[in-house]
Amino acid sequence: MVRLLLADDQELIRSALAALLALEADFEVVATVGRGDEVVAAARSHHPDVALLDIDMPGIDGLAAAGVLAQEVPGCKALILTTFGRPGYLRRAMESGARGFVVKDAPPERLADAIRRVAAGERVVDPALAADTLASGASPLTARERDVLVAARPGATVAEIAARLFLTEGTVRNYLSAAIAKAGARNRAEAVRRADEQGWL
Amino acid sequence: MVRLLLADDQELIRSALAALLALEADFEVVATVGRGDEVVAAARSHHPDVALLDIDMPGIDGLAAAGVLAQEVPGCKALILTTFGRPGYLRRAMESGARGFVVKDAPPERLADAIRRVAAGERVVDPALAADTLASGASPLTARERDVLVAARPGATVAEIAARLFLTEGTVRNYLSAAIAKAGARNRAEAVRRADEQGWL
DNA sequence: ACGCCCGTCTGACATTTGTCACCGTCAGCT
DNA sequence: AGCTGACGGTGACAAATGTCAGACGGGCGT
Repeated sequence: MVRLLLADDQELIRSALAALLALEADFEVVATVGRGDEVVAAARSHHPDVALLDIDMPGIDGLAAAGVLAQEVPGCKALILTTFGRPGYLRRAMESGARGFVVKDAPPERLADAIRRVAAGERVVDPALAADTLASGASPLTARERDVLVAARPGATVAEIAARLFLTEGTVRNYLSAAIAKAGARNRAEAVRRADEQGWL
Repeated sequence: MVRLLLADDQELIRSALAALLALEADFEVVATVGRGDEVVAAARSHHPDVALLDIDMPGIDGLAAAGVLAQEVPGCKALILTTFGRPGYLRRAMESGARGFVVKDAPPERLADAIRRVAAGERVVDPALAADTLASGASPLTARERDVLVAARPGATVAEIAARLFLTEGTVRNYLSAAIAKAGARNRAEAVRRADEQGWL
């Protein structure tokens, strides 16, 4: 019997996944949470074998939760379950100690299979996504370039970014320029989009 | 017994929702599809009472599918089920003939309740979202302004937008300027984000 | 200890973008 | 007929954005 923890911010999806997984005779959902920062506490009290973590969650995201989980509750293996199969996400997931990575448009048997493998100690990733990730390499952005892109994301002006990061406008422009070049884009908006799609932010 | 059609592009979510709804004794899932342009055909062959439609789908989106469904298969009532409760989405949903609107972070009982009400001929919307929608009013953008914003979305330059829409650069700048003003933004990127959040695009 | 690369930071310069005033056409409304 | 508003366009100007050369300091190899 595999004991499961479900973490997803959308209550309907959480319940629906619980219903789906309950159809498998060897699965038991022992806890469900809607925030990343509730994962560890729930894992401590209910002793799940596998934690199914969505990435998009309030509090801390699923990738960060996987990292904390690996440190604090090593008996519980993290399996990332997400909408977007972005190379950077998979990379960060594996680096932070997750044991598997499944995208939400996979067929349900694949999820069940992944859970059983992870519970048995294996690591599980979509081969196609793994290939993409290896091919695309790690993020080429420096820490500062990443900061500036993140701050630019909502459509902020250079002055606003500079104020938020305590930098000169000239410096901000320079980082943006570097980030634009590295993303292969021709302006700020495209750079933000590209970096986001790669999971670099 | 309420006969249901499920349309969502993510297979795992589709299966999970089917499992969840199957728990209710008076529901029967008679068909599931992963593309908007398969909805009508499935509705014709399986005669569902209610069609649960996600908005984000390949082919045509759920809102357009609801419109076609209302025309072609009037016996099947459309219920929009989506991640984002954007005012413009709700407005378009109701205008295109959908009978209900539920967001994906609602509790599962609310979905079941909504389905039963829609099946019974009622209209169902989240009161808070309905208030937002009425307060925000319809989109202030003209058709052309909307086109230009959509073309600008991926981070295109003025020249690229002009080429795609067969317009002069000056004209594109004029429309962008007007759209920026109407969105209450201070640059293109922010205008795109704002308009997107409102469901104007 | 020495150069060397890399990341951080900055100001100067060219280009792009956003704003404004204005012209003409067309369709719908009164 | 006259008015209004959407559409397409031009030209000019100010402001924001993107590019470049370069300064400074920390780590790394030899």
